[in-house]
Amino acid sequence: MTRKSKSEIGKSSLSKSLLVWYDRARRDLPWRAAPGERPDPYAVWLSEIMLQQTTVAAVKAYYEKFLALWPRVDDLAAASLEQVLQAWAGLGYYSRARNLHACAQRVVVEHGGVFPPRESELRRLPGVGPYTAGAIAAIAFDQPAPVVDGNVERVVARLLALETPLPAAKKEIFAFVADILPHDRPGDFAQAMMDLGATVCAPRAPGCLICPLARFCAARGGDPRDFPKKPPKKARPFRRGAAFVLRRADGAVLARRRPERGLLGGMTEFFGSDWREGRAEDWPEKRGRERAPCATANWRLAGEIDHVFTHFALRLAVFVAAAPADFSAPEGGFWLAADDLRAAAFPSVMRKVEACALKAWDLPAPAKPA
DNA sequence: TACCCGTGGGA
DNA sequence: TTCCCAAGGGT
Repeated sequence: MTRKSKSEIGKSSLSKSLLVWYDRARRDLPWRAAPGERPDPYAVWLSEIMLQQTTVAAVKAYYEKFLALWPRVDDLAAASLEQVLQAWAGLGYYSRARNLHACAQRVVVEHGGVFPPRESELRRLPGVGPYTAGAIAAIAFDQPAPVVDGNVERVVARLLALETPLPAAKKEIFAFVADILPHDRPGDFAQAMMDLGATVCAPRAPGCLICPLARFCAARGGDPRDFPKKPPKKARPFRRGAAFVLRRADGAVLARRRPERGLLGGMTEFFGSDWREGRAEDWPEKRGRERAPCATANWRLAGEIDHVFTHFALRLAVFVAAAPADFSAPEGGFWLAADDLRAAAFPSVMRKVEACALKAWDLPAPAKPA
């Protein structure tokens, strides 16, 4: 029998304590297989993409919708990008949807519709970075891959009382996880670390009294909330703009599609001015009516909407008008029929514009999309 | 490395 | 109200 060093015993004990806790306290999630069962790699991949920088609560409904619309990766690959963007609308970070679609097609064409089990191959797929590749390899294929997300970063930073701030500390965190990884249950270990971070080792209110790793934790001597160390955040700039909702007598509204790349890439929007930096008090009248898609319409101000993006805040003046009878959609524009409004690929900011316009016309707000 | 890229909920 | 941030990836 080989002799183990003290630190090896400690690490083994840590992993065991974590898995014992997980077997008792694991979260029941729609994409999670029953204990002892291997989940569908497609389902794991789909959930992991959706969960990137997104809360479990926000993902659940979208996950169920996607799985109902496209039960297998072949189905998703056969769908149009437009359909996928429509289904993704409201979830944010739309490059994920474009990469999701491209990835499904790659899996079908280059891998025969079967997800590759190796982390190195998963990593080459669009939208699959270091975290997601490890997560799929570990959870769907039980490969001993280190899985480091925001939860794990926080848990490990506290366990080690890491003074190195993120993101510089990532290498050290990754090495630690790789070191304590139990090779018999790598999938459960990855999910256990994330569950612990989400439910016990929480950012603001860590539950140290019920934590299965408390006796291993270096941050317990002080305030665990001091970890991980993070760089100061930058101020969020403010931008101003105008949006124009032109409505035909039959209820159709004028819309256009945003460029494939960049902010809200590929999504549907109303016509509008550019969004320029300015003060909240500045009235965008000069960039308002004169930028309208139809000069002869009788535009009136319906109100303003506020929206916050990752790196700037936006206030849009919403102008509405009835389309003149002789007006046809300008280059790049199209009429969105009233019956198609609910399923359109409007991002949340455009849903706010729509709601503002409907209210101005005294029309009922649309029901929540299915 | 630093920046871009959404959204909604909780404290 | 304001701030924080949640299973990150691409460039």
